[in-house]
Amino acid sequence: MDKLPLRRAPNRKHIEEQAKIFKALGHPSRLLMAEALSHGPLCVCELQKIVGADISTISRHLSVLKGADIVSDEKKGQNVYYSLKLSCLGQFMSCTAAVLDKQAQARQAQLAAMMAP
Amino acid sequence: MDKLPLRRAPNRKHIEEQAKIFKALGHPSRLLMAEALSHGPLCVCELQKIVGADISTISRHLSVLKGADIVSDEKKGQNVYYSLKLSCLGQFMSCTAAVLDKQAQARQAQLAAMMAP
DNA sequence: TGTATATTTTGCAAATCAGGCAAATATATT
DNA sequence: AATATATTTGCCTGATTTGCAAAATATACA
Repeated sequence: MDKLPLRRAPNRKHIEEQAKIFKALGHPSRLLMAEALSHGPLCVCELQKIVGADISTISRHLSVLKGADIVSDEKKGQNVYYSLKLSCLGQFMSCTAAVLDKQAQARQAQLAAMMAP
Repeated sequence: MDKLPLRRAPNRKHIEEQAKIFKALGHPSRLLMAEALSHGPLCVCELQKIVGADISTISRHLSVLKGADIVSDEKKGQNVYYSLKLSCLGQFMSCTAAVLDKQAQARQAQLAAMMAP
């Protein structure tokens, strides 16, 4: 009985699904939208104001996020509201921010070392 | 004194840097390699065995990961060993796996509900 | 020094992506 | 029903990505 694998090895299909998530977030406009949605649902028009691109472009980006199961949408009145499903995004972004910070500081320190004889 | 902003707002440059990380991980082969590296450093030839693509393709993918500051490389003898710098990757992948799982289950339940009158 | 091994770089061709405009849809309002 | 508003989709163009093969580099070893 091979059921309920608590931490299954990363098979191809599994990796592909996850890569799809990363790929969807790998565009500045989409990441910005996801980040904005981490504070609560927003309609397309509000997201457009935040990103500042053509509304059709926004809509297409949202469909990519939806296709990756990162957001869900719900029609409310005349608007469509999007919500973030991937709740752990904020935590991960804090971590990547910290890593980027650390590396920027490392580069800074290296530069400083080169300047001082 | 506006120093040490513990959680600065996501400005454009900041978002772009982070999107670059997501983008680099947004390819099945690259994500697979990063995941493998989360268990420890590996040389290019070992990564090739894991991914199973042309060695030149592997090398290119690795340069993308390196360009996004996700991995570092170190020449040891005749091999080049790559290590994961983004330590929080494993944790995030566990989370995305859980979210994907939950959604698969939800779809499953919905199907079941449709079948039963 | 020559040779084998490991890795990177280069040159393409095919595939995919991004962005905007215009057209189509859907829903609310009058 | 007609109109206005919000959103999605079709289509086109230019840019980027991918993957492999061949050539170039680098390093170990005889």
